[in-house]
Amino acid sequence: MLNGATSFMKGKILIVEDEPSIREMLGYALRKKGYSLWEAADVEQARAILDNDKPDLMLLDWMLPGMSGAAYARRVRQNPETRSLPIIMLTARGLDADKVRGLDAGIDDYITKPFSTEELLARIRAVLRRAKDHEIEGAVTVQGLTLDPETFRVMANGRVVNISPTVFRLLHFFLTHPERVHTREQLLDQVWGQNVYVEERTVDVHIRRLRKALEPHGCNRLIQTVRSVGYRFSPQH
Amino acid sequence: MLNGATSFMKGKILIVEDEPSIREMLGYALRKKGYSLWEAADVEQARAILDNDKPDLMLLDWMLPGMSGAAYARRVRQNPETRSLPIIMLTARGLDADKVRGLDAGIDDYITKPFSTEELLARIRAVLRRAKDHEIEGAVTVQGLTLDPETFRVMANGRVVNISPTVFRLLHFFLTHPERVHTREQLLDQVWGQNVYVEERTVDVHIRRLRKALEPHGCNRLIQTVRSVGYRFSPQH
DNA sequence: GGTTTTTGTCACGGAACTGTAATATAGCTC
DNA sequence: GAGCTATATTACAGTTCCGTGACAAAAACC
Repeated sequence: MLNGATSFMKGKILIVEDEPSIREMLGYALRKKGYSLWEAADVEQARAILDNDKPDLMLLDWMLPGMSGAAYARRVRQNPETRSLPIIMLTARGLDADKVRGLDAGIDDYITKPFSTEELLARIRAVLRRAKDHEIEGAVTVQGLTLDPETFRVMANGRVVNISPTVFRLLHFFLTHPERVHTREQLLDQVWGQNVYVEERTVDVHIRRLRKALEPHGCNRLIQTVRSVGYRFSPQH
Repeated sequence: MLNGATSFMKGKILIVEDEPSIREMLGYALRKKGYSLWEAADVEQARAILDNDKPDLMLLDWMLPGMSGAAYARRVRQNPETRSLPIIMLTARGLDADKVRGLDAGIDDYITKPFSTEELLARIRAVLRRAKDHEIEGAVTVQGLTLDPETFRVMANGRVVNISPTVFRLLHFFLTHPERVHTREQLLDQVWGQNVYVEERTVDVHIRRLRKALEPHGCNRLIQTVRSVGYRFSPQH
């Protein structure tokens, strides 16, 4: 269904590029612009990420060790799960004939290296804007607790709950992944983002902040501690 | 004002393309889908048509004899009469540097030749849908705050509120899209226009101006800040 | 042509948020 | 209950984010 993006972030972008320096450069520029990033050095890693996550856009290098980017694009298109994931291909110069085949594989746009950051950003905006028209994202409600990504509001039994951005994302993740224990590491990956280095104990503190915010409304026991494992969100006891 | 479409037709599309075969092909496909068409082979003809008619969308070839499509797009944007006419640019491959300038000219979308009819239709639908949001309609009233696009006036509890054009458009957008959070980027897109390069923080300043204008009438808390995301217009809280 | 209004940008200060460390409490094993 | 481990809670400093006033350029007005 590919609706990873919530309205509180510009979007999740997956970069598949074997050259670390390019990954790093793009990562820096895009993060600065408010996108959250996933990085993969090859098709294997990209696949692993796509199994667990649904980015809003994939930047795919044409040349990759192992399976080529074009071939992978085709494969992504064939999988119903990822069929509608927009793809921007990063190509080198002088690939005109092959380029066409790449485009036929269903990619949404391509950009030729070397490119300016501005140009890439412009295309990312264009592609995301087009993709956005298909996306619908509704509010989630569990046990009188409602979180609406569109209005960026949390309501408990009709009353507004005020929480900070990070706590909001945390609660959103819990609401959309209930009844399952998440380790601190998993929460950091999912809520904070990949390659963001934060102490695991920090999760505890944000859990605390979330509970505190929910406490006045009697919803705080929805967040449960699973000792020596992590945390779980569960409506029942 | 550009609202030529009547309810029994999908919309009027102006094609500006010097190659007759492409014009013909597009004309056939689009007419079949229920659009009505105007065709122009160059900028001269396009201008003549725009003088007498207001299409809902323009398909503009990048390469045209005489004035280029990109230059013409800019001109169309400058003219108040045609400022809000949506433009989809038809580009050829390998126009990397220039493409960006085309995007900057304020076009709504672009498509690279050769393209499938399906793809073009999808983008036409998307652009028309977005354009519809901008269409000026009757007066809007929320919580004693009335905005009338016809007279370009804002009233709060019966008293006139004086605001500048940009602030007016901002308030109009808020009134017609309440509750939902809008990022600064989205506001720039919707209120200032697409691909208009203005600092995001400029939105803050105009929010400030709007609030200041509403303050004497007690309506300023309708504009809410959502930290690290953007702004929201909401009657409650 | 001069005046007024509008508009985009900047800079400063304050408020809110965040990560970490320090300390307190709870849970488990023996 | 002692001792150990894991989590809860608090405090705080660094950072990010936003509100605000000022200002110059541009546009609109007369």
